[in-house]
Amino acid sequence: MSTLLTIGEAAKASGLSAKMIRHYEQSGLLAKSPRTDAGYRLYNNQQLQQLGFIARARKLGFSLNEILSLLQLWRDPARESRAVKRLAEQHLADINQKINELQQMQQVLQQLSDCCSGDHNSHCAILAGLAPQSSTEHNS
Amino acid sequence: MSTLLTIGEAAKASGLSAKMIRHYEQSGLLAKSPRTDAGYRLYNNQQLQQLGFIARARKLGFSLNEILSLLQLWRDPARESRAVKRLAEQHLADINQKINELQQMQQVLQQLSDCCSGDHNSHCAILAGLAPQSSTEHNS
DNA sequence: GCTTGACCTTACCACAAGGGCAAGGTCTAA
DNA sequence: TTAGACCTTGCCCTTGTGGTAAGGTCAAGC
Repeated sequence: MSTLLTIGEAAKASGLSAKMIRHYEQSGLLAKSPRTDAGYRLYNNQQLQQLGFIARARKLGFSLNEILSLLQLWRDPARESRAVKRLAEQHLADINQKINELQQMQQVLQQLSDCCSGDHNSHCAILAGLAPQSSTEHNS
Repeated sequence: MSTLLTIGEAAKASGLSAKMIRHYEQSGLLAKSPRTDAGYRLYNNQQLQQLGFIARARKLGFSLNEILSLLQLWRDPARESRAVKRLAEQHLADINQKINELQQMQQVLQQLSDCCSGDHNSHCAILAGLAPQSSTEHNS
């Protein structure tokens, strides 16, 4: 029933790298794989699903720590969706904060860039904006 | 004329930490400070300006490498504002890309979160969205 | 003069989330 | 049998900081 894949095949199937899969195993996200006699890791369908879960959660920006919690909730039949939602909303808040910070940077930087002639002249509004009290050239 | 500050005072004045200042010096962003006989670093007005420059550039998200380039341009009287603008626009593009990625995450995650009841029930739209082909409970 | 506390010094370890490389074992196909 | 593709572990690299240890220094108070 459940086909067994080596780590490279599992990586291709999940969109992760073999290195990442080993890293997740070592970090405790994944249970240790069964091995062949030669020591090769083998992955069955269930573990592939977990890899897919991790890959999708990473794409949503969850940290490995958060994913550990998500996986534990996922595996727990007695979970309450409240706990999952709390995690997701915390992460959403983090994302929104980062977006805001980036937008602040973007706004200031765009403004400076717009004021910079961008030619052969040495005067530059961007440098002037980074330098305090117009001490770009001479500080006596 | 130029007051000399110890690293702790320079840190307070610039909003950086003493640790960061040493790190910037070691990374080649800042010239090595003059020292007292006891080996304490001393900062004059000009160096304080450079610290301020770095602090502002960090707030705009420039990497230390980019700041190195910006500082070199700043110090170079023969610079062309074109070069500065190129750097800034590249950084702006990076910022905009990050914003887009975060907004993608935000959108998907918000959607999942909206569909999650967030109560005592174990069914959770977020987990269902992370798990593939609805194999949350049973995989036969 | 001595102690105390706040400061400074260097040097090393840690984080996240991997990438890269080396040295070696294994498997498959020709 | 051998080549090539795969696997194994282990260690160092990244970025930008924080922490901590072990020690030197300085100013103030007693």
